[in-house]
Amino acid sequence: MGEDIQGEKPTLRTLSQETGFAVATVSRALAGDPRIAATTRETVTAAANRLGYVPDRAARRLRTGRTQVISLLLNTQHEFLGFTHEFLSGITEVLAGTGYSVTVVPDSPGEDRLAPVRTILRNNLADGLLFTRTEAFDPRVRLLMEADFPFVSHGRTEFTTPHPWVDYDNEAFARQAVQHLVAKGRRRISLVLPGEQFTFTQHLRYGFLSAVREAGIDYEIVAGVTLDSPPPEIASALMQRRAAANPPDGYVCVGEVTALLALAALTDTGAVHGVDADIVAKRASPIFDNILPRIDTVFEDLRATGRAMAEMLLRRMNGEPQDRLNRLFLPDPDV
Amino acid sequence: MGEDIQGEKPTLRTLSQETGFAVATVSRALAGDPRIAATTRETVTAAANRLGYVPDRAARRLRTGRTQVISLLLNTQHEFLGFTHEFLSGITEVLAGTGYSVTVVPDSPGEDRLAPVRTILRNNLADGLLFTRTEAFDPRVRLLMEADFPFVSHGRTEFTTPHPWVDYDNEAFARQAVQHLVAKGRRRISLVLPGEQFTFTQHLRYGFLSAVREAGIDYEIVAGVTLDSPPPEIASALMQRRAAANPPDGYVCVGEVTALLALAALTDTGAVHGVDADIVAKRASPIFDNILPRIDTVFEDLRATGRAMAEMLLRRMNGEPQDRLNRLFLPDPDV
DNA sequence: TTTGACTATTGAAACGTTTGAAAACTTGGT
DNA sequence: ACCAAGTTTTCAAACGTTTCAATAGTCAAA
Repeated sequence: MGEDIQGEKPTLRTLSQETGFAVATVSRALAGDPRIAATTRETVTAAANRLGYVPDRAARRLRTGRTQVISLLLNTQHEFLGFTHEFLSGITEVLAGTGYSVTVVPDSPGEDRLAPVRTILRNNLADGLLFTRTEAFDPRVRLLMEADFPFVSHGRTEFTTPHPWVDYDNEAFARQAVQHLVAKGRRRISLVLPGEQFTFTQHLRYGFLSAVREAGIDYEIVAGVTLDSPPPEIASALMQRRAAANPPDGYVCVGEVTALLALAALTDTGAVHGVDADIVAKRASPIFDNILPRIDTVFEDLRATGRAMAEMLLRRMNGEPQDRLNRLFLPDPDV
Repeated sequence: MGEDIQGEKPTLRTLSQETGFAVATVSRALAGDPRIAATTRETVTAAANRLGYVPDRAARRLRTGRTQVISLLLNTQHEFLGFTHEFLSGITEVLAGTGYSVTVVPDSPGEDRLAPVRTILRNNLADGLLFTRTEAFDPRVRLLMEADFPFVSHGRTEFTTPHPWVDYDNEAFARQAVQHLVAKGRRRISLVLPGEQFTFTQHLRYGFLSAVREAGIDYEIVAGVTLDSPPPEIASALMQRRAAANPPDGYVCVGEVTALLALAALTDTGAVHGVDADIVAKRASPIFDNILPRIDTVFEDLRATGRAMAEMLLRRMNGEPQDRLNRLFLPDPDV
């Protein structure tokens, strides 16, 4: 029967010879073209399964122009601990079995963030794009919308035209964190923000400020450093504030690193966590679960975020209307 | 001149028309074929630059069978904090500009670790493969060697046939960590090992055991849990040992998570780090630098590891002899 | 039977490269 | 002026798909 020739990888021609139908017919049968007779389709798919036929990506890509690739712009500098791992796991989890493969492209915020996007568009390297660390007027979003290229951003923008995004409600997180500290009797709360350019920085600030004002307590947004600053700099900024006359008695931390730094700052100045001050932190890695039992943490599930973004991108590529494609993850309220 | 037609992406045919040479000549000129006259090559490359020609990956792939893709098998379960991020950053850093793109394929140690490799081989999805968490007799290594498919493993195997690998000297790390604790006067040292199947587990054990025996001190390898166990289980195993009559006074930790767990165990049992016990830990993330000033850490540079593996894979794909392609990273001795 | 309207199948071209083999030019020695 | 040997260029096929346009087959109505 010739069905066991091992070395040769089966192509449409193989199936054509095997079944007696023309290559075109075989192709249409496998594609589910309604013009093909049901019996033919069965014969062909049976042969395809028997021989283990799998379409050649290069040939299909050349012919159709579709790459079957989804690109992820990966920040190569600072990360929230576990972010990349969880996020990527979520994405690959969804994309496994869809025929899409995930390629990773470095994205260094210092440099031109548009360059990788331009390359992808110009050289047709992917069918869709995912990225993080979205800015309020992110030039990548603008470019991609102009090109009508499918993408999902992690984080919102302030453009008026809608586009697909997935985000975490950082405003609610900041507000709840403050309220939690206030409930513990804290009266002066400290916050280290990410860089000004990111949209979620504004959300954090707004949630934080409105909650402290509402509670009528003091606050300080640590000056001169951002979450992306080198840890030693953040540490010394925190220490400096602790040495002052009126050190904070509450800390809202957006990542585990800052939480650990704040904890260290407390310890190193003789303050005791839980007594002299409290910390509320957001954590991206589920691993931290039982490590800092003394710190209240809110878990941002980045694996679920990755899954949501990948699913949304698939929907966008299937032509769903853009304005319905977005999702806001709410913070787990059991702080 | 026709050189400014924007919408049309330039192909070899465009260049052919532009320069007056045949498509074949243009192709050869760009490939640096010595048969082509120097003047012709100049004309062609000039035109290519002017028009911003970039070869179509799909067409090249279809014709040559080479994919220009390197696949990374990504463990989707537990990670050493920052591992994935640093490792991937190193890989993409090296591969940027080489024309290779990096695709990420999920690899779940629970499941069949061969399945993704088989798919890649059978469907010709990549030209080379990188993976981590190598086992002593890793079936993936065996399969890839049989298929003569280029790969670099993170971690060694115990096969006799040589193959390219990059590894960290975990034996030396364990030994040095013990010696460091001994120098501090510690007499009973505890260790949590990774799963038995991984090669580096044996290296850690050997380094640890030989050092404690040489120093003539007590030791305990925590039973019932591995580094991949859920943190709460590790925590309770550590606590159990602290409650015993003769708790350890030194801890060798292979990751930050265990270090934090050990620290928590100390604190929670009223022991003081630096007084009642000391901890030496390996850390993968540079972020931890200034966070645990009280714990001695050894930095394993996974970005450099990723770079080394990518470079080695490129060399392997260029046909360098396999037996020279390996690299052992030594622990920074300044603990 | 012929016509028309379907349904099912097929031939052939095209996507953009690379490459073996042939063709067209240059030389320089006679 | 001619031929052989070398240098440079070109032709044409192939990689495996998809899809347009055309052909063959079927069946009911005229």
